[in-house]
Amino acid sequence: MIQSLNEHNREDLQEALSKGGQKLTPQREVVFAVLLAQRDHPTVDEVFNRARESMPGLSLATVYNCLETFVNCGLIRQVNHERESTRYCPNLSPHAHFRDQATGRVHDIELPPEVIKSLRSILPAGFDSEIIEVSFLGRTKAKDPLSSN
Amino acid sequence: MIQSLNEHNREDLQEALSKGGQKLTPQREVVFAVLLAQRDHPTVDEVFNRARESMPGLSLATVYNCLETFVNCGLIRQVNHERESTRYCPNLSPHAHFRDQATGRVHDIELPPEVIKSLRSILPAGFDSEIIEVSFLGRTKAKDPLSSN
DNA sequence: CTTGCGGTTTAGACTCATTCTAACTCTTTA
DNA sequence: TAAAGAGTTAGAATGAGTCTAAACCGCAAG
Repeated sequence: MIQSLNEHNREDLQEALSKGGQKLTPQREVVFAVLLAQRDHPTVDEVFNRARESMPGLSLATVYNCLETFVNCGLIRQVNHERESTRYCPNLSPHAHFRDQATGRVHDIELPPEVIKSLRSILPAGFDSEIIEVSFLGRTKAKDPLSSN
Repeated sequence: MIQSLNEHNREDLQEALSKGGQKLTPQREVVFAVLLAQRDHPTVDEVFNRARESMPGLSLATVYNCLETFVNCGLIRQVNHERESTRYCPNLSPHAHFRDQATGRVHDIELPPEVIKSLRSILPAGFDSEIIEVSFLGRTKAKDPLSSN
């Protein structure tokens, strides 16, 4: 239930943070560990509650700060759906999101390069975009709700 | 600056509303006219301010109500970017949105059927989606910021 | 040591888009 | 004319997120 970072992940975190001029702190470690442990696109509140299991004094403001820092360092991505609470995911490979209307759960859908290319191709001349967001809204018939990726 | 619906648009509105079991009211007419007059993806507040020019007593709550009604009747679409205020657009053809990072302006980008098909094709078996949202974040070099479509 | 400094964390106040509530109005039906 | 029902209204309430100011911490200079 409560977990800490393994050596490998701690080093990744350490490196990404220092590239962004930020330090590795106990709070950041715990928050990052929470994100890696359960990749179900948690909200800030969910991260906060999970993280407090291993660090009871942690404050909500710090969770907001940590997550913002991670986003700035390119460690995680924000996921928004309409105006619901922002969710976070540590999956950095190019992917779309599928939101299950029945459960609210978010699944990652791999975005192959050729699909990205075809999306880029619809932009008129003079439009330059680095960030493309694709999200599906629908239902899933999957029997086992295993991974939330 | 202030405008009302022409016969054709009033009929469209009338019909869509009654299909959804809703009535045509003066407030709804004004709000809809505002959306058609300037297709720049206004926020609720912007719609509110524009609409009050022709109907000073109009309340913000009513603007929220009208826009929700229009969305439910399929007359307009909501456009969200991260957690910024919701914007609205009366363009119902399949299109993506391009948000200019410099100006915050939102442009519609036509989504050809084959691109939609290629997007649909990346969904694993068991995933069914009717609604696909595509948004680009970037910059535009356009000299004349004419239409905001 | 111990002092000072910059970055980090903290609690709580604050903001602001949106939603809710309850009263009021208007139109239609009885 | 009354009753019912939809729509509108102002203002209160909500809630995610941001801001602020104080406390904290690790570390380098004295």
